[in-house]
Amino acid sequence: MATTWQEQLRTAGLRVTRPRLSVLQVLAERPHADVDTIVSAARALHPTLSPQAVYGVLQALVSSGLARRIEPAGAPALFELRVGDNHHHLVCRSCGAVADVDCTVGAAPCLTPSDTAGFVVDEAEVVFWGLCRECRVRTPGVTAQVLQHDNRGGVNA
Amino acid sequence: MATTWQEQLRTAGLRVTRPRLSVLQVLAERPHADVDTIVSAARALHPTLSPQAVYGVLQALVSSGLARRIEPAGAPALFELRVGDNHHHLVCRSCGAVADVDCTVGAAPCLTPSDTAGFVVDEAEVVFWGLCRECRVRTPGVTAQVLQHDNRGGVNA
DNA sequence: CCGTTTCCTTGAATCAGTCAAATCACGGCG
DNA sequence: CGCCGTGATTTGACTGATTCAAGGAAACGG
Repeated sequence: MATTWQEQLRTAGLRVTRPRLSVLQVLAERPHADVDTIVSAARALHPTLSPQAVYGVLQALVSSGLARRIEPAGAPALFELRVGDNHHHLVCRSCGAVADVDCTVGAAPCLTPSDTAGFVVDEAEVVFWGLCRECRVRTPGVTAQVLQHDNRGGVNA
Repeated sequence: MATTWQEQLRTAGLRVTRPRLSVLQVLAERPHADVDTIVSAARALHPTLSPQAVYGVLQALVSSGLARRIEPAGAPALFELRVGDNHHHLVCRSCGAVADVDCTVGAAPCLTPSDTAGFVVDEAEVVFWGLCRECRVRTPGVTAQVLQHDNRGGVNA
């Protein structure tokens, strides 16, 4: 990372504070962390940090483009520092683990819908649902069960 | 609709009750309704209907495959009766309006990620974010503002 | 080093959704 | 046609994630 967190914050017009640096550090170590995780981990760096402070910091980071908020259905929000590089996410239905997926295709046909119903689209968000390797190994029979509760059928496309 | 709601419920192994028929009716008239909307509208058909009953009904419908639950980030869950036909959604950042998008492409390259990080993927969910026609007309300057708060950049693909 | 502005803390409130116990009614059986 | 058992609904309380508001503290320009 050529630029430091300090520089990034200043460039974004934000003051450099201990809570913000702590949160940034945590997010750098753990991409896709939820608020709870961030609070716990950041307290190692700043023991008096309050959850509300973390919410405030995250909102500031997201608003200024330093962080991105993702909200998998049925789970608390997650935050990541990878921004502006067009990537999507794999989410495990069983444990909630999240992995990044680079979008290899420049102009994906499915992502520029023919009929936009009068909408002006500025972003296409893709979430891949499945089971991570650990969960598949741990509970081999889970697939059918899990699928039953969510949308059935194969991969939508 | 060749089959009646009664038949669909019985086929799914569910009892035919007034709350369920009311909710189905409402969903048929208003695709993409949230729980609040469903409760209000369904009370016209069944005045003593409780919110918890609606939650129960919706859970039963989703579990049995008669309805689908969608959860746009930052909004309460929405429900629809279109199931099993691989379609996605357009969501208005301003008013939350939702429209269906048929997925015209059979095998979309972006939807079978090359590197699945060990995940077994069973569904690809796509959400197109933008502004609906009404919101664009109503508040022509909103686009920039709105985008500032969410992920910036052009259409991810 | 001081003042202004922004940020963090503390405490309370909101909202969506869930849990649990008791009542009610669908629909099979006699 | 009416009874019974299972499953559904009602009522009420509760959790968990997130937000709001007021006062105090800290950043940073001068």
